[in-house]
Amino acid sequence: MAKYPFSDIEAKWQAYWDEHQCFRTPDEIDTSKPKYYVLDMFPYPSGAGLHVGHPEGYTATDILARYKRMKGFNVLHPMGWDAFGLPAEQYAVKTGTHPRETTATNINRFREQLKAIGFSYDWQREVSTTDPDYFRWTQWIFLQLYRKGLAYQAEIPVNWCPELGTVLANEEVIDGKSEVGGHPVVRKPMRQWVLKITDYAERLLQDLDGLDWPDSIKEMQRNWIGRSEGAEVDFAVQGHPDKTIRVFTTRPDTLFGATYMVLAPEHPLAVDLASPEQKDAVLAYRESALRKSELERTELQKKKTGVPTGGYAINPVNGEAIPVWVADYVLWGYGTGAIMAVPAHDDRDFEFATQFQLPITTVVAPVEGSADPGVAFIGEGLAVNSGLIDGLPTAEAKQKITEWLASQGKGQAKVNYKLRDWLFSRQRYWGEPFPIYFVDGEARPVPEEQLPLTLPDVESYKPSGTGESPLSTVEHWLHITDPVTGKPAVRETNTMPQWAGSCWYFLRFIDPKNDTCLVDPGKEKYWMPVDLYVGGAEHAVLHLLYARFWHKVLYDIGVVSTVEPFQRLVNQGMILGEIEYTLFRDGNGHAVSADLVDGEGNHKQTGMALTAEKLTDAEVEKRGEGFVWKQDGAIRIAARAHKMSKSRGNVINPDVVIEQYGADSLRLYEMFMGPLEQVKPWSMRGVEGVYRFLGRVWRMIVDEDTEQLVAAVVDTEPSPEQNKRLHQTIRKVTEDIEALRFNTAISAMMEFVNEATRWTERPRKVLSTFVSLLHPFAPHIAEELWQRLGNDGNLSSHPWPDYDPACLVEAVIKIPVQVNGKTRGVIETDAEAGQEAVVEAALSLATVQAQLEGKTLRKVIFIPGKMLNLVVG
RNA sequence: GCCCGAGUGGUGGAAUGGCAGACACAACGGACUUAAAAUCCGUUGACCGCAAGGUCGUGUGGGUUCGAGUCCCACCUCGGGCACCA
Repeated sequence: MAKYPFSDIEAKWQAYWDEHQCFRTPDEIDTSKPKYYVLDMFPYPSGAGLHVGHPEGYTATDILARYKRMKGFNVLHPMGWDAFGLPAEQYAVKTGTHPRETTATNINRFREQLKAIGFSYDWQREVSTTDPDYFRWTQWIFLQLYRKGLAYQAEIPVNWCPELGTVLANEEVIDGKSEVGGHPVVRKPMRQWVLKITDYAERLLQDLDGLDWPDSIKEMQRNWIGRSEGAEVDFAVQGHPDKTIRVFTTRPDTLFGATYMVLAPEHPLAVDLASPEQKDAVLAYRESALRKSELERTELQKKKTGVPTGGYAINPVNGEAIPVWVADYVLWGYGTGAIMAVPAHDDRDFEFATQFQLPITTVVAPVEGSADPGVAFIGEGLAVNSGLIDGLPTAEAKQKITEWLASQGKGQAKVNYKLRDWLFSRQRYWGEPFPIYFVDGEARPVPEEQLPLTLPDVESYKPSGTGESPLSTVEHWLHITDPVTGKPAVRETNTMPQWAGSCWYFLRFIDPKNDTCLVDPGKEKYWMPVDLYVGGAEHAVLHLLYARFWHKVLYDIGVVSTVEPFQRLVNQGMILGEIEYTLFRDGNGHAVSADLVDGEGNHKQTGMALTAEKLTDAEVEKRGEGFVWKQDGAIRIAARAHKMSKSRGNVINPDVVIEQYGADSLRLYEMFMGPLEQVKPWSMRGVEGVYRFLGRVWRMIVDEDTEQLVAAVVDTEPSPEQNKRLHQTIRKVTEDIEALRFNTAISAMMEFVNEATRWTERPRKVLSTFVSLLHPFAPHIAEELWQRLGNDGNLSSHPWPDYDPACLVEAVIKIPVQVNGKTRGVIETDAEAGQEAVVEAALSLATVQAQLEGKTLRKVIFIPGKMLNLVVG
């Protein structure tokens, strides 16, 4: 028996699409047609190849791309590589292989794998961030940032990782260890390039409102930007008439409750202010605070530390002298690096004041009731003990005191952001070189016409050890002559972070071969913004924020026409491994119930390490909320799907799935698992389910013995029932694709097939239309069946079917009859029937009559065509 | 601690405030087969009942409504993000 021959079909159509360039988006197009730019977050081509998480988003976008093409849109659906980055460099350090070679190998593998899934990318637009023709423009954008004063150098303490020999961004440090490799990280001052993203904080915040993005992502970005309104207040310093301490506060209304002040350890006034007897203590404290690694800071969060400077500041509203402390709970990087402490109304100040026995003065009272004296009252209320603002509610009190401060020249309203400038350099080899050189220590831009500035080959990829990148050891590359002055010059040896190339790649896809500008303005105007951008939620903040920042800069200099790059964003949910049932055993082999096991796999009571044993679903049974072991019902079994990881051994390789079930099954299963945005566990049995469905589709049309069309395929006109089922399916699939509800679209097609396979006569027209609906999801089998059904041309360029509402109307419908809101029966009635007729029919039902026994009909709720509810009592 | 999101059969999930559990998996029964696989047909939320039918049922407790998985309030659990940002 010739079963649905997926591997032949898939190879055949992939070759066909390639040969005929079916998915090519030409440079010159009919721009009177609507456009659809559907984009995936391009991958980092790792050595491990594709995992099943990649094709999830890619299948979703491919369905949209194929659907929109059939709908008559010009579609831009490109793919490329975010190929700079640490893994290839670490591999180079280990093996001496040039990262360029590793990257090329990995890219080829990825491209092959993606092609094997049948994605309809326009491969002629492929770009790689590592290609000099690409990063030429990354460097060009950097020069524009530099010219606008948005790129500057600063000597700042950074996360220095001795093990990796490089500096890490905050987001690459997790619990004081490097995200990659888990090596310890310490703070070390270094000269860095920094991008002034903070200049764009307000616009990055404001423009979120107009975007069709998940609320959670917008909220995360808002929190990251962290706008807060308040006031800056200047405190005079006792005994130092030339100095003031400026603080930022969001609660200027609590100024009368400031009982001490705190400076960040880095604050220059900390030492200036220190009294002779405190100076040594302050210096020692600063030293230890600066040396603390991120890890220590995190660990020490539990207990606040600090020392008094011995100096005093004057509260501008009441002239009181209050002590000034140094403590590392105040951050140098936010606001002014100094605060006024109001322990009565701030949790952190309260904790500190309690610990060091500093006075606590209440200046805000709750509007109703009284505040708990054991904690800080941080809510809004009415000002008390507060002079000119006494009795005012918080909002008014803030305003009035701020105005008063301004009139006295002692403060003003101020907005602050949590967002920090973007540390933009890395001490690595495998990244874009900065188009910058130094003459007499002065930074100079490399002339634009000399771009790209390419990476030299190096002897060794090992970090130089000093913290500088391997580039600092390449003498012939490093030393140049300044073309302007003729003086000797040295190149910048830092390289750009991986984020750089991904900040603008969506623009290059529009015009990938242009060598006079990064994107042709006409093409940009037509294609931008990206209509749908799909990718993982792990990029919720950084990539999306950085890309938005660059885009706004490019907008400001007239390179792009939209203020935002990504109009609609969808995050696909992570795919977890198969659900695992785990039985725990102690050292003696005795089973331990899962509720006695902690997160690390140790016994909660004895702390003993336990061994985990995987069980099959036949060995467990559901009891109450969880699962128990069939052999011993007292033993609870942990039932959970885990994140796929090499160490856990639960990684699913898409190649294996394609080999066993075919690319169409892989695509279909990825979409059938559940809603796109949701986290969901993989199940090989689920793959088999959709594979069987495709087999049924095949056998609905093709005879497995003869390889010819089955006899039931006829050229008769479809019956009204057949038309109804078909047009219901068209409507459902169309609406579901538009709404990205691919799982229910597939269900609808399954329902169609379940019914159609029972038809002894299957009109060719109906089957052809069905196959065109299936096409975006399972393109190979669809193209093959389309052809076998005798249709001309490739299905990819065939128009999407419209449904005919006339086929959907029903003469007789079923209406549920409820009594007091509970369904007691169903009546069949004319679709147009009025209330009277329906009630009459309902009352004739025996089940309804039984419910009405001895009761009075009080009310009738009738929704025409929907339902009937009889209210009785 | 704070901010999001989610809790529905044995499992993944479906339901514009209107018949809860579509579709699929698993399980069970049957057909085909020497047998198995594949395929096809059927049953499948729990409980009571020979049946007709009934009772209960969407994390928990309240509320709004003729009617709540869906809306409101409080709580519990899980997942994600942030975390001394003044």
